[in-house]
Amino acid sequence: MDDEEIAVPQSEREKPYHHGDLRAALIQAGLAILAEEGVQALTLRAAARRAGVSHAAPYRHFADKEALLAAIAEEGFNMFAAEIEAARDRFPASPREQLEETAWAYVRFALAHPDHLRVMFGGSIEDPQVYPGLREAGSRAFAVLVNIMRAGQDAGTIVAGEARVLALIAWTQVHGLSLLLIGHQVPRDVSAALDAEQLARICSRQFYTGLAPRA
Amino acid sequence: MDDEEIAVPQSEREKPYHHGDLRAALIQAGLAILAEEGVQALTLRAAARRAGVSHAAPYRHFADKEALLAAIAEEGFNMFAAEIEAARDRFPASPREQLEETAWAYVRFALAHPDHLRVMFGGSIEDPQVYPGLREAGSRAFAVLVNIMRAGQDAGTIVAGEARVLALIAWTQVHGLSLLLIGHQVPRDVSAALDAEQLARICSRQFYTGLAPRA
DNA sequence: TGTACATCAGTGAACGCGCGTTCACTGATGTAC
DNA sequence: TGTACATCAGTGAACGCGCGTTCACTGATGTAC
Repeated sequence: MDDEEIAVPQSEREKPYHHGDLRAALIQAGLAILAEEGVQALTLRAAARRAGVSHAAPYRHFADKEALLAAIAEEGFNMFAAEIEAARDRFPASPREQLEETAWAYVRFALAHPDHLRVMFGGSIEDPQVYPGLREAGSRAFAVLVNIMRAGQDAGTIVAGEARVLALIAWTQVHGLSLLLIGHQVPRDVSAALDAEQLARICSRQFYTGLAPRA
Repeated sequence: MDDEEIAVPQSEREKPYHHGDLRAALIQAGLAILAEEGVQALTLRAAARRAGVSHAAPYRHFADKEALLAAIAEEGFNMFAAEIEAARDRFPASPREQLEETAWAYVRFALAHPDHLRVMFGGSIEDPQVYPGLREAGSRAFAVLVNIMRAGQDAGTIVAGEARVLALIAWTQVHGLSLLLIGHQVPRDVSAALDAEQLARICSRQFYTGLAPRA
C-alpha cells in the first residue's frame, strides 16, 4: 500500500508543469499525426494536443507553424539519410549495388512514410533555405549519393564528370518514382506487372547502364 | 447617348441568372487562383467568388471540393499532353531528340505552373482512379513517351524491352527533376552551375545513353 | 402561336468547425548573495 | 544552507477568420399540348 501512496504522485509526475523536452515531443507528435492521419491533419493545435500541452505552448519552441514543419522535415531527412547510409554500407565494394540498394531504400522510405515525404518535399515550406538544419540534413542524404559516384569514378566503373550532377540525376529518378508510387500514379498495367521494389531496382539498373564509361 | 442606353443593359447582361458554362468557368477560376495565389488559396468558395457566383453554386456542377480539384488536374494533364506532343513533333525522325525535347517541355510546364502541378501530383486527390477523365488525360501524356520508345525500338536505336516500363522510367526522371526544381530543393551549387533547361537536357541524355541497344 | 408546368441552375442564410496567433497570467526553476 | 528574485515554460481565454456543406428558396428555360 505504501507503493500505491508513492505511485499516485508518480503518475502525476508524468504531467509536471514543465514538460522537459516539449520541442522533441512536438516533433514526435507531428510524426505520429503524419503516420496515422495524414498531412492535412498536421496542425499546431493537433501536435500540442498529442503532446498533452495547451495549444499556445508550442510558441515557446517554434516561431510559427512552418517552423514546426521544418523541424519535422529535418527529422525526416535525418531518418532518411540514416537509411540510405545503411543501404550503402551493405555493399561496400560495389557502386552498382550501392546505387540499387539506396534507390530501393529511398522508395521504401517513401512507401513507409508517404505523408512525411510530402512535408519534406511537398512545398509546405516556402523556402527550405531559410532553415539551416533542414538544408544540412538534406545535404547529408545527398552526400551519400555523391560519394557513391566518386567511388565508382575512382574504380573506373562510372563515367567521368561532375559527381554532384550525376548524383542529382540519380536522385531525380528515385524521387520521381517514389512520388508517383505514393500518389498512385504509376500506370495500372505497369504496377500490376512490377511491384515497387522491382521498379526501384529496374530504374536503378537502367540508370547505371548509362553510367558506364564511354568507350 | 443612345449607345449608352443600350450599353447599360449590355453590361448587366454579363451577369444573367444562368451563367452559361459555370463548370468551365470554375475550372478557369481555379487555374487563375493557382497561378496568382497558390495551391493553398484554392478553395471552392474562392473559385465561386472569381466566377462571380454564390458559393453554393459550384455544387450544381461538382459533388464536392475534390471533384473540382480532379477537373482542374484533368485540365492540367490535357494542357501538359498537348505540350509534350508538340515537343515530340518538332523532331519526327529522332527518338533521342524527342526524348530530350519532351523532357524539357515537362520541366518547362512545371516551372510555368508549379501549383497546378501540385494539384495534379500532390496527393490532394485521394485516389485518382476514381475520376475517369483524369485517368484518361494522364494516360494521354504517358502515351507520348511510350510511342517514342516504340519508335526508337523499331528503328533499332533503343534497347528492346517493355516500352511502357522504359517510358515510366523516363517519366520518373523528369517528374523528380521538376518537383525538386519547383521545391527549390536542387542543391545550391548544382543549380548555380546549370539552369533548369540544361539539367533537363543532361538528365535526358544521360538516360538515353542507358537506352542504347546492348552489344 | 400561346400557355402550363416540370426542370434545374443559382441564391443567400445558416450550420458547425478548427485553425493560427496573441495576450495577460501563473507556476516552476535556478542563480546570486 | 537559506532566501529573494529574475527567468522563462506553460495556461486558458479570446481574437478573427474562412472553410465545406446543407437547405429552403427563386428565377429562367424549354418542352408538351
